Amino acid sequence: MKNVTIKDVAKAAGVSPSTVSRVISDSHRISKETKRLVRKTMKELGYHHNAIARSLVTQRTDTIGLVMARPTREAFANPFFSGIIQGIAAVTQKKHYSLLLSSTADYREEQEETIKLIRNRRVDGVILMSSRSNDELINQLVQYRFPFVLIGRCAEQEGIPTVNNDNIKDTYNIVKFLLERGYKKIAALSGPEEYIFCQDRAQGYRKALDELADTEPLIMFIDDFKFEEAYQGVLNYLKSGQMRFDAILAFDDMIALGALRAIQDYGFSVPEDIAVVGFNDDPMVSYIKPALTTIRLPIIKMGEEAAKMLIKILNDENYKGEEIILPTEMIIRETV
Amino acid sequence: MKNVTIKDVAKAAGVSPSTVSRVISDSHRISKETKRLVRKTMKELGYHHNAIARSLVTQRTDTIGLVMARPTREAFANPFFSGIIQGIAAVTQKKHYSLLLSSTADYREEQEETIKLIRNRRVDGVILMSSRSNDELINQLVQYRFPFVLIGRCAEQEGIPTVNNDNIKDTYNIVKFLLERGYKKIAALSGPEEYIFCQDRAQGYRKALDELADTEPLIMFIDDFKFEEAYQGVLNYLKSGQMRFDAILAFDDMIALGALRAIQDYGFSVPEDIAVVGFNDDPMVSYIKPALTTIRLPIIKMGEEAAKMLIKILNDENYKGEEIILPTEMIIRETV
DNA sequence: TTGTAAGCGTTATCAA
DNA sequence: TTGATAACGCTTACAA
Repeated sequence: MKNVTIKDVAKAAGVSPSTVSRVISDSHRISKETKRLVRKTMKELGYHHNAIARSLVTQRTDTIGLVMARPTREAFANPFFSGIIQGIAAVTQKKHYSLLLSSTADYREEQEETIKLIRNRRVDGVILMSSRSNDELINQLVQYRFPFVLIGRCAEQEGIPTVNNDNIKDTYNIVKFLLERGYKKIAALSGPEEYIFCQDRAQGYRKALDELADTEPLIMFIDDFKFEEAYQGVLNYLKSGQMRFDAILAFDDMIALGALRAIQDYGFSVPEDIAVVGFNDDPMVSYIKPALTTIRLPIIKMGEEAAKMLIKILNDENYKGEEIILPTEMIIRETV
Repeated sequence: MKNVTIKDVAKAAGVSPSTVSRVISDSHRISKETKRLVRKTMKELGYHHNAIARSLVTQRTDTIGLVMARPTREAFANPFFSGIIQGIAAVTQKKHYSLLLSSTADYREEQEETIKLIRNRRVDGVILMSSRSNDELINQLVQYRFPFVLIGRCAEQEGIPTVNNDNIKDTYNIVKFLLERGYKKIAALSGPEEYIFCQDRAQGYRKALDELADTEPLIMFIDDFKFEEAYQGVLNYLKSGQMRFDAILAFDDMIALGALRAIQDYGFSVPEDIAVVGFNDDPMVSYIKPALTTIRLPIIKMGEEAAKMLIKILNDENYKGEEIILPTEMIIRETV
């Protein structure tokens, strides 16, 4: 199967290549007749345009890149990432863009990969999912004036195109809710502090306690968003008897589940003795028993908005992006 | 920031463009000195190769496409897909390939999108995840001699490059195991019959009952791999009292969970009254109570193998692909 | 070991 | 309304 090119079509139809090209782009200054003829010939010959050749001259790929700065294993274990991809994929599909996926083993690679994608002209813009601060990468992108959108928050700079939820406020609100429900001593269970959303949630937690209660904040950090880590951490904490709490706010569903199990295994019951709250609203957590109370993030929508924003930046000279903050929802189930 | 091209480097280094090109491909018939000079100049000027231009002449994109023939919503709700993507992404990353993701709303589109990806020369090969039979697409790919690998099984043709598990055997084995454990009346809970893996699992189930027991097969079909569907289906079944069973084998974890809950809500206990078994081993199912017994598929590995096979097909003239069948594992937990 | 020149399949500019 | 012709940035014979 040889490739049918625009020249082949031109020759067969007895017109010039540029005419064929114009027919493809449906130029209005071409006669109906010629159009019909050329289209017929294209069909007969089985012509399909070559995206690569077109990109070379138009200087655009109609492709956006998604770079995920986590080891794939970690990245995909958490449904957050599939949700984001789902949202992005739906929009790119609809807007006739392609999606190039790039997951890097670590940090360093994130930067390299992103820059490579850009400099090699494979994509017109990128969506970043680095939840830690990677200021240098952002700086470079800004400096190159390369179109990008960040999912999450950029710690160091203002005015970066982002899609995020208001972690500080959201956490504040759930703590407030717990206090109103009568919980006196609320602990927090956080992932690694280097994640910006962990910092933000911790801040909202502290703020709420500071303003609305008179208890000292108690934040447990664990090394990874894993069930086992959370389980061990919370269990050790309970065993040490060092401090008491009647509610625990986990910064992620998976570790909320670990905490839940630790509490139960220690002999307490949820929510009678200790309440548990998570973050994300992974589909699965509504099916466990007791069903998890959690903050639902509009994950898919975050992906959609990021893709929409990037595509708009790409096509609208005057649009430079914005900071979109999406609302979340408290899903009260059985663990409170 | 203007693009630095090979010509700019050539001019600055005082050599010809082809020399620069040769340095880039590290040709061995170029002097050490020239190489050093050219590399230095590239660095100084900040040269990066243009992948598009290179592709146009080499006729390869070093990109593979992943086409998912499900509505994105459905596709991503099931961790199966993220696992597959994870596996593929890891391999493409390592082998310096790019991954182009394309999720289509339905069937028809799957075919169109795949063909477009190919004819437009955006990718060198594709990985298909259509779990229903889409014979026409396969036929076209074969006819075009276009490199592809199928994850799943092709119902109609032999000799198609695939990665899969042996669903018939795997189901046979778990049914056998249940019978040996003393369960007398084992029901099956299947998704839509159009999915080939459902057909295969049903066949393994029937075969086992036929050879090892003297009970009639009892297969419940539901319209979708959703918790609610399974929940309602099983609950209705139990209420109708039409037929009894002491074990239920679900062809997916999510619907196993639905069945589990239905059984419990009806007032039976698991596994004392009825055993429940799932398929996949979604990370979450080990954390519910009672922890789900399930068949673990090597999902990530399936993605990896598919990517490896495709890349091998792409680079080895003599290799046409094969049918890889990966082993599964029974994970016995608390629901049996 | 290096340079010249053709060509990959398009689109875009300028004439006609 | 159409056709030449020149890019786009690279690789690769073929020469030197």
